[in-house]
Parts: sequence; structure tokens; C-alpha cells
Amino acid sequence: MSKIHFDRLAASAIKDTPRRRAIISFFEKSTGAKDPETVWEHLKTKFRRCGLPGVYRNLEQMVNAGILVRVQREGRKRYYGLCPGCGHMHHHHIVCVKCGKIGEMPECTLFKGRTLGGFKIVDHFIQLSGICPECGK
Amino acid sequence: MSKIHFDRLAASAIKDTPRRRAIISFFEKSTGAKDPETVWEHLKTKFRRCGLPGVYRNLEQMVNAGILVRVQREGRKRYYGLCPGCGHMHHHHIVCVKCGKIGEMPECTLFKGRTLGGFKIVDHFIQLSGICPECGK
DNA sequence: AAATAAACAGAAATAATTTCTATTTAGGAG
DNA sequence: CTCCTAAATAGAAATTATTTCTGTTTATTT
Ligand SMILES: [Mn+2]
Ligand SMILES: [Mn+2]
Ligand SMILES: [Zn+2]
Ligand SMILES: [Zn+2]
Repeated sequence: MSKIHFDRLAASAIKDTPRRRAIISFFEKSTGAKDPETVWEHLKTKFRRCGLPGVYRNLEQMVNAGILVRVQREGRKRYYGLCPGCGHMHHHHIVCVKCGKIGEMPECTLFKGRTLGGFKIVDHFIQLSGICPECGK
Repeated sequence: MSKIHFDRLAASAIKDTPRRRAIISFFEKSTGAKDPETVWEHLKTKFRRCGLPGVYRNLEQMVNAGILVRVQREGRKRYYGLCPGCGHMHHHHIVCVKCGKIGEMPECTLFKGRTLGGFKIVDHFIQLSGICPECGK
């Protein structure tokens, strides 16, 4: 219910449009990560004219703006969800394997400036999956 | 030059075929991770008849057999390379951003049995990128 | 209100991967 | 060694996610 994502949208370099607000609202009202087509299905009920390419564009831009996260799951499809730590620095995410809810791994200094088998580590990507508190009950 | 990958092929559930041997040889002779089409281009010079779907199938099966690794890079294409730790347990890889060479993160107990923000961690995927010893010179 | 730049729709194209069917090949039994 | 069966394969076609393109609309600045 917090407005951090709307605030972030307003503060970002991309424009604050009805579509982008609707995308945030959709993610807030539903649980878990969604593929672009699912987001589109919803937007079509809100806007008379609405194209899938626009949804792709917006999702990517909102990731760059730090509002959304892109999560990697099985298969060759992308999924997006609200970034819980919206606006913070570099961090990683954990996705619930049951409901798709997204959690967060706030600080990560695991690989900072380290070397591994002679390789100097320059970047790292971590994708955790797990069971969220609700699904674990 | 070690035969671990051929040995592993012989020991695995999948058959030891000329094509699979040729795939291993190709990776041994060249440096770094390759996409399926690149592997195919090479195989076509070795076998008169050779189809891309077969290459896809073999690459995946050889990953399951622990001979190859699938690496995630930018874009929506897959890449494969020889698994240096071929036959060992669960482990992660580091890819050189310059030449694509694959290195290894042998033991990983970072997330074993842990909890993160209420999520019980059940699986994790780590993809590191870096600069290999040769490219670092 | 006019100008400028960003957002957008809709159609079409692209590119990677998968599916399908018929044919070939490898490894085991006799 | 020869036959048998299951696995492997080719080649064509289909699928699917994503991207590109062009013309129009919308938001923001002046
Ligand atoms: Mn990190
Ligand atoms: Mn691990
Ligand atoms: Zn859950
Ligand atoms: Zn290198």
C-alpha cells in the first residue's frame, strides 16, 4: 500500500503516464511476477487502445528506473514484478516458487573485488528461489 | 587435453555418438562459450548431413549429463561451454567477459538451509562474469 | 497556444527455439 | 556376424517471444 513505486516513477527520468501508473497498480493488487502478456491482458481492460509492444517497452524502462525487477524463471519467457527495495542500490531478489512473490537480498558484498580461480570478478547475478512466509505456513 | 569429458560421455546414460564427440572436441579446441548456431556451423563441416534441432537436443542432453554448462549472457540467446568440473556436484561458473572462457566456483554453501526476509531458500543460481587470467595480462 | 520530445498502437518482421514425421544409426541379444 | 529395438537424427514446418517500424497521440516546455 506504500506509494514508493509511484514516488519513484514521479522522480525518475521517464514520464509519469496513466499506463505506467496502471502497471504499478496491477502489480500492487496482484501477487507475484508476471509475464508481459499477462500485464497486457490486464491493461487492455483499462485502456481502449493498448498494444503489446508498448507493454514491453514500459516494463523494461520501469526496470531501468528501479521500479520493477526482471526475474529469471524456467523457460524462455521474461517475468517482471515490483521491486520491493525500489530505489536502493544494487541488490538481488528471491522469488517464491509457489506464488511468485518477490523478496529481497539487500546488501551483497559476496563477490566485491574478489578473484576466483584466477578470474577477476567484474559482475555477478544471483537469482534465489524459495518459499515465502505465506506459502510456508 | 584431458579426457574427462569423453569419459563422462561414455559413463552417462546418453549414447556415445560421433556427433557428441565432435561437440566435445570442438569446445576443447576453441575457447569460450558458444551459441547453438556456432556449434552447428562447425558440425556441418564434419558431417555431410547435420540439422540444427539435433544440435539443440544434444547440447541440452550434454548439460544434463554434466558435460556442458549453459551460460546466461545478455540477449535472448543461449550459450554453452565445457564444464570444467565435469562430473562434480552442484557448482557455479564464471564467464570471461572478453573471451568467454569458463571458470568455476567449486563449493557453494552460501545459501544452504538459510532464510532470507522470511523466505526459505530452496534453490539458487549464480552467474559470475569476470576477466580470465589470459585476458587480464 | 505552439513547439518539442516522449509515448504509443498496430502491423509486420525477426530470431531463437521447438515440434513433428520419417529415416538412420548404435548397442545388445542371439 | 546378423537381427532387433530404442535412441538419435534430418529437414521442414510451426511456434513463440520479442523487436522494429511508421504514423499518430499525448505530455511537457516555452
Ligand atoms: Mn550482489
Ligand atoms: Mn551454489
Ligand atoms: Zn509464496
Ligand atoms: Zn578471457
